[in-house]
Amino acid sequence: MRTSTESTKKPRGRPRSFDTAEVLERVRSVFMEKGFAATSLDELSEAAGLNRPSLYAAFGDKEQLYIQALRFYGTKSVEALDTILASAGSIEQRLGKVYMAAIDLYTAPPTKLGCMIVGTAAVESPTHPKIAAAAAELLANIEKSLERAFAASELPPEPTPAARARMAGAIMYAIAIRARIGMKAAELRAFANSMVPVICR
Amino acid sequence: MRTSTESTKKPRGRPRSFDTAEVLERVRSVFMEKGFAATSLDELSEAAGLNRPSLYAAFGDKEQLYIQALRFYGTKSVEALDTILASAGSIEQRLGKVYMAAIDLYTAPPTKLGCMIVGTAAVESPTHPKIAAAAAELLANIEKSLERAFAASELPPEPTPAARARMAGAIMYAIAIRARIGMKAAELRAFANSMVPVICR
DNA sequence: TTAATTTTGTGCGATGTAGTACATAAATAT
DNA sequence: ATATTTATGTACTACATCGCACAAAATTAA
Repeated sequence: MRTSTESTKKPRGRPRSFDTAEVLERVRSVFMEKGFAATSLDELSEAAGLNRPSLYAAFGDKEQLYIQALRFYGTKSVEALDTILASAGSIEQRLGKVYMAAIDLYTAPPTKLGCMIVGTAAVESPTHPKIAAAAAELLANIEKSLERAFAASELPPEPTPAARARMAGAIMYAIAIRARIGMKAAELRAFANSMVPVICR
Repeated sequence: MRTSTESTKKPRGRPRSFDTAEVLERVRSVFMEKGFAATSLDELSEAAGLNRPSLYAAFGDKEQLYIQALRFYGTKSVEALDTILASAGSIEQRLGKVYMAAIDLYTAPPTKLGCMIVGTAAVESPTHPKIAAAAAELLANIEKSLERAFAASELPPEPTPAARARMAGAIMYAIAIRARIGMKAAELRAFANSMVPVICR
């Protein structure tokens, strides 16, 4: 019997010397600091520990590589979001935990880089439609996750879960922007805490 | 009698063939579409109608030119904001007008470019501290303008005008991000309209 | 009219960058 | 063992870009 599970297949030629997830993680880190346009393939190659031809063979050109790193980041973010929203506590408490986790991430030393989607994908959107599409899809997934949580909560039906999700998302994006521009974590936390009861009214 | 008004002084050498404000406006347009890093001096030079040496002589290097265009844009934006907030009507009505005007600007054809600060300055902030400082200052001015309007309104003292201003600013930044990523103007307007009463509660 | 001053425009050199060709290495299939 | 397949690494080409040098042009001062 022949199953199509990939993990048991032994590929034919020379095995890869790198782990895809780790490369995407390192690449993401460079893209997040400098943005898509300002990052050179030499920098990516050095950070990944692969040389350029290997990067090309494995991930395609710079735009494709960026989109894969973006999706990698976005998918992990939505998973983390789902996890926190599925934990115990009131919806206010869980939304507060989401914001605190996001702020920790956005303001992590040494440099406060905010969120990859808001902070780097948005710039390229007018000139790179594929990046715009990926970014829009990821933001939609984030808001769907929030919407599920609001729908499952005991909050009044108005505003609708979708409206609350848009609002909660907007606050998150604003936090990401302000973090990248340099606002202190304490200020961001105060702002987020003040917004939670407004969203969950 | 010798006044120090600049407008009457006749400069010594060959007169400039361009208007500073117009050059900054054209340069801003290119920067807004492509972002700081992806814009070349050749493109700026062509858009401005000046050649590179003239650009350098008048505005300095690319970063200085960008910051001047950013300040030009930011100052005009705050003025426009003040004008709308000083018009007649309730604070709800005026804030609604602010958002509608912003959305018109952010989604103007042919390409929806959002806001220059949120859409292009934020990316460069980690690598260009001067851009970060200028962006932070401009966002602070926007929120000060909003805060003045809330302070002068008849709204309840809680939340404070400063808190309302942070909230109103956050919604504006989220709109700018979503516009640049491609959200339709109608959806943005619906979102903004739903947020006005929440901010002005 | 001549000198001084500032802007303009052509063009150049040094550097960075993207993408690829080609030879080598490491694994599996037969 | 030998062939086949896939990955790696060096090196190269073509091109874009930045920043500036230098001469020509346009204006005011004397």
